[in-house]
Amino acid sequence: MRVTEVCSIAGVGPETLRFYEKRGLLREGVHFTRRPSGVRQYEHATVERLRLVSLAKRAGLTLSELAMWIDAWESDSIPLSARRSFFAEKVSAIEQTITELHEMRAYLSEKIGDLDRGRREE
Amino acid sequence: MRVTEVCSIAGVGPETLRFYEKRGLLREGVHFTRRPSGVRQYEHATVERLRLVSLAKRAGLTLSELAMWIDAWESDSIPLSARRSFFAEKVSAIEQTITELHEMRAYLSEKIGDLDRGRREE
DNA sequence: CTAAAATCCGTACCCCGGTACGGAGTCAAC
DNA sequence: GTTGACTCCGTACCGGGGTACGGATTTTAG
Repeated sequence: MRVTEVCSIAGVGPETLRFYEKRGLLREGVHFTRRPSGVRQYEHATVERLRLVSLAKRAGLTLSELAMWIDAWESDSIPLSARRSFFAEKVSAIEQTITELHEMRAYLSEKIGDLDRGRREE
Repeated sequence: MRVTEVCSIAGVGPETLRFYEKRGLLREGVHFTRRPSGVRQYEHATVERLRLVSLAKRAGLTLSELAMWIDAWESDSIPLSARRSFFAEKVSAIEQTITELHEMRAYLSEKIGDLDRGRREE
């Protein structure tokens, strides 16, 4: 796939793809190859990876974390147990965030209730 | 309360307090006053506000959103219905984020399951 | 009264996640 | 084979959220 094609499907700009390369999220030879001219050719699977990046970002992971994640995912030198604990750690971080969001929602709901009852505080 | 005191309780640096002033989260005459020398004196309630800021940040609100929020909260010129819809909007944004986090967690859990079953993909 | 700690302010710097610019080279279609 | 779109690359810039520096006052403790 060409750049434009990937961009239109993944909903990102061409600059962003190059930016992700710099950050280690997309790697030459793995997620894309080059024509002799230097033009990038993306693997189909790369689109899926970009979707995951997008999801993970919304879930609050940074690009650096994602880069580490990808390393954990692809490297054979990282032992299974380390990968497991990496994922487990992320899951519990996400659960922590979910808890905080519930707290925030409760706080806001309470404030809305206050408004409804015509109470004015502070 | 003095700066250091607020900082140690709220767990932020003095620079951050001044930064929040610039962003409109802390306002002179509302959340702190000045001694004739210019030194700030914080209200006790300000600590609670900082706690809320911290919570809201973790919940994904930006400082600009928080500044608007505070305006909505304190200004009498904003009609009740507008405040209600502002809060309701935030609540639904938070719920959206929670949904995405659940998705992310499911994805990660699935990957952990794959590891456990010794499957190697990609 | 003096010394040490706290505070003031402006300015500069940092990381993050991109976006924009702009000239040169490449590609696809006619 | 020419034209118009696409892509290359480096560099600069943007907004968000702070942090650090550093000289001048102020405040507090002894």
